[in-house]
Amino acid sequence: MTNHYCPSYSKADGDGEDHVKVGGKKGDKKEAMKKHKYAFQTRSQVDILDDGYRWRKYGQKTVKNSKFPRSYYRCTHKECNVKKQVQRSSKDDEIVVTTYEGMHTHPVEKFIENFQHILQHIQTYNPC
DNA sequence: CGATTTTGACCAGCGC
DNA sequence: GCGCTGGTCAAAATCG
Repeated sequence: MTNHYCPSYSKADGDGEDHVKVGGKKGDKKEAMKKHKYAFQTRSQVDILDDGYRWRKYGQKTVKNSKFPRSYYRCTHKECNVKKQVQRSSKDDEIVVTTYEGMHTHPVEKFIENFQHILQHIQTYNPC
């Protein structure tokens, strides 16, 4: 499944992004703070939905209104600043809400994935 | 050995 | 002005 989220998107490469650094340590990381967020509500027992990209978990926080923690994932690529967060429904532990932020700037490795099959049962919310 | 995961701690913004 | 929450990073530990 390639990317066809928002046609208004131009670039996602960190080239002018400035985000205040936290921690007071090395401030060399550039974060692409765009307003492109896409929420995918999927019905699955596992929150590990591999859409074809590789994700590295960088944090886990508990969310109010939910007794389940939210997992923060990030693309393991070098120039790819795509972020993804997975949260489970408080009422239905089978409902997993995956929120994607940013756009991938690299080819997909697992081009052959049954994600398309899952898309048939996914509700896509596009605020665009 | 490399890559990845986990927990804790820190800061900024906002509210009151 | 102070307190609180949310969000992110760091280091260490773990797995293949």
